[in-house]
Amino acid sequence: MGSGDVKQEVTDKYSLRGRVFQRLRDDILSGKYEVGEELREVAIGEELGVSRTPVREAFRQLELEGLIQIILNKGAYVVGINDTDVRDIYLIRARLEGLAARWAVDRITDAQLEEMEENVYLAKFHAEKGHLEQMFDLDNRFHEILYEAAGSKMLEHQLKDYHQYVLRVRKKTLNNANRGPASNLEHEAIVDAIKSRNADEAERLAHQHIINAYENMLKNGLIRPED
Amino acid sequence: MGSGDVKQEVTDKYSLRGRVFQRLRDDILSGKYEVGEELREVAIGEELGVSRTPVREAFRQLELEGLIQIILNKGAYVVGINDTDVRDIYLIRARLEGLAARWAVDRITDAQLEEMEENVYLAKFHAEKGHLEQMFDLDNRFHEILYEAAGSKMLEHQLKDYHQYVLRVRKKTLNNANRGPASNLEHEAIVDAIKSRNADEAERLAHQHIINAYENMLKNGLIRPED
DNA sequence: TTTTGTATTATTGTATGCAATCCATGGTCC
DNA sequence: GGACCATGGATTGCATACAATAATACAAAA
Repeated sequence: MGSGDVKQEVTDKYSLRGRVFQRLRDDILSGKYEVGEELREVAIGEELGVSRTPVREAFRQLELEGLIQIILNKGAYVVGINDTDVRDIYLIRARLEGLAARWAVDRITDAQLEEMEENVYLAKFHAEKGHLEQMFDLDNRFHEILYEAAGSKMLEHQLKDYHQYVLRVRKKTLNNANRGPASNLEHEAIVDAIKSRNADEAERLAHQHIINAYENMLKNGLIRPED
Repeated sequence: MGSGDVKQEVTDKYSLRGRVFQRLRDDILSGKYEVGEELREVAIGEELGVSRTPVREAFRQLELEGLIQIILNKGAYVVGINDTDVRDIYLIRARLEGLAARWAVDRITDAQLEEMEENVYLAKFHAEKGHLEQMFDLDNRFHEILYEAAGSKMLEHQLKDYHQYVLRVRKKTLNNANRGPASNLEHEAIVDAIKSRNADEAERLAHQHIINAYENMLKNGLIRPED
């Protein structure tokens, strides 16, 4: 939020609470827990070898993220994320990602632009070699740079959240089909649009890029169409 | 998130933690604490008459909302919300609000549509009478209905958050100037577009509605232009 | 059989205690 | 005088203890 502030992940990895939070988040997103399942503080604590305190604090955060619902004096229940949510996220992300690209046109730093170009170059290389893990990481990073380049803590925060949400689904996307190379080309076009300061084009391309990713998932049956 | 789930405020008002959370959130948004100020668990606890535990849990939530930054073993620092953030929120909200209106066209229930029409009618009444408080509440409710009518927990959650953020700024907006009646007219147009199932128009109007609200704030000097 | 009241248990909400960490102060050595 | 290190106090991170609430089981009454 505050615009010119420190770069620091909101949830640190080195506190017990941070570890519990990330672990539970992963477990919920990966489907380890059934939707509607009740999470008990002691049980989770024992499983992770910590007391109730960090578990409770993690619960409060997960609640705020919408991953669990806490009912006073009753319990914490997994809300999860279904295909409808995934679709919604992609459609929301598409618009916000477009906005990010638009803002990046004016605000991107030279260093960020350079990293983007390197990213595209490397991604092309790894795509040829078939290095899926690297492609996945580079894709993640590409979008992160874009979010940062948009120069808005609010937007960055938001987009990173959504990005996280669909991480698991996305992993499948890149592995399956040959979305990788197509995605790379789109990245390249986005960078070009930003570099040539064409805001409309940047927004349009970034928007379409997310839509394409989603439709690719549909096409490969990774997600049910919905509606 | 899970799409068909219970209507329940994420943060309950009746636990100590809930009260601490809302209180701190209000205090931060209203500017009681300086940006960068350190919040100490014991001090806050004493002020509100509670122990560190609920304060800590509230801190974790505020951190996730981006209102404070917690540095491990060090402290919690107010991040706050500045004019840039407000602008960003309005621009983000404008796009998402448009999306909400678009989705509402297909998904709004008869009851919701009816409540919207009543809302517009009542708002017109109170505008004539100059009842600012009621207008403020009705305006809040109008947007809430729209978010609910969009039929997407993800989007609703998001928009309600942003709505909260700018609440204080918004209060000034309605009081000042004669934005009230203009806003009412725009609401009415949005309802009409939704009722006549014109998605493009609904999105355009809802988008513009937020932009107008923001520009009105600028015009009245409630916010500095920025950039 | 169903329902209702009650006692018991499980679980959460909050407070407190203890260990680890950080920060400021002051002292020592160069 | 300035850089380095030790020490004490303050503050957080986590664990545990206690209180309040809700769920369950079971018995008694209709």
